[in-house]
Amino acid sequence: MSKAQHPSVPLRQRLREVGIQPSAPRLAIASYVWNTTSHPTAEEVKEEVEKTFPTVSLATVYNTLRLFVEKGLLREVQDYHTRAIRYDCNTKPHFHFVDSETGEMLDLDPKMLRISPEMSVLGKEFQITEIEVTLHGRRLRKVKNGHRARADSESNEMN
Amino acid sequence: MSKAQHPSVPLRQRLREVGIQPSAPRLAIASYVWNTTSHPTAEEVKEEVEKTFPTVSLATVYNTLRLFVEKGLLREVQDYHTRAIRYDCNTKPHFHFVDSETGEMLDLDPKMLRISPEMSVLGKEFQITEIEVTLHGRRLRKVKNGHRARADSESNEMN
DNA sequence: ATTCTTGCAAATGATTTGCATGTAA
DNA sequence: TTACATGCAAATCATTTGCAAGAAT
Repeated sequence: MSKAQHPSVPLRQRLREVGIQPSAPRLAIASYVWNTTSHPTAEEVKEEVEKTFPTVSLATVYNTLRLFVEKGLLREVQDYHTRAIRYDCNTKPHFHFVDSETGEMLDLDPKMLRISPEMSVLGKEFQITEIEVTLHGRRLRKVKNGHRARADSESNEMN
Repeated sequence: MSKAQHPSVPLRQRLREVGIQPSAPRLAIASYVWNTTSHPTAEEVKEEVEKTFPTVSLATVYNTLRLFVEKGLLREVQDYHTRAIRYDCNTKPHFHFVDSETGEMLDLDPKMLRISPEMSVLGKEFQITEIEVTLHGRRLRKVKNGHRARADSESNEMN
């Protein structure tokens, strides 16, 4: 499982840069969110942060995540199945793939999809500020020849 | 935008075809939903249906709409801003445009967007069953007052 | 008579808010 | 000391469910 992108760039500084006081609970939340590719829900963030910070409240987690979103550090994504908000630390343009079986959400490299709005038509009628794309389906698990297939989807290959 | 596909095919029959008893409240709901392009929420459906059917309850509206979705007559779309479910009578493949100012959701002809998954890569890893695309932005050329299409074209018999 | 349908109210699940208290600048 | 941060409980919002009563078959 790939770890922190910037162990060198302190979270403290990233928060300060956008005017957020780097309190201990906030750092704990930030640290988890920026080190996972799993698009966690607030509930999931709480469960994880609780391990090192047992007193953290769900309200604080929600409020903190919302604050991060407002400051542009995080993005919200709707979980279509549970109707919950998921938080995405990847703020670069990208698309999503949702596994219909597990509900898992993966990032897709934008190069995997070529989207060309027919600007001759669309551009006259609409000014587009964001393109949101989610593919749904099943992840095919390749079985290397001769190896027993473990269905344990533990590896996030993206990032 | 295109209206109900089959003004000639009575709603009664469409419901019966999928095994739904065409009761009066259900016909009223169906009649509204299939004659608007506004992607209404359950609350909006209720407000409209109430006009001709004052006793209808919100629960029945929700349950009926869910039933229609289960039978494949309707599609659910998430309203990103209000977090509510919107109902889309257009079951053919298409994309959506959401006006950031008004929150209005419009159907986009699939021809307005060219999407080409890089199947050489994607197809090995993912089996895609659905492509969900929503563009966000502003509508430049406003058409007439596009609040709600008249839902009264219920020439389809009721009662 | 048995099986659906409906409306109401209560339950649920996700998220937000009010408030009293604690902490930091 | 004045402003923020936190936890708790209560409030909200959208949606679902339990149930009793009525209608359809």
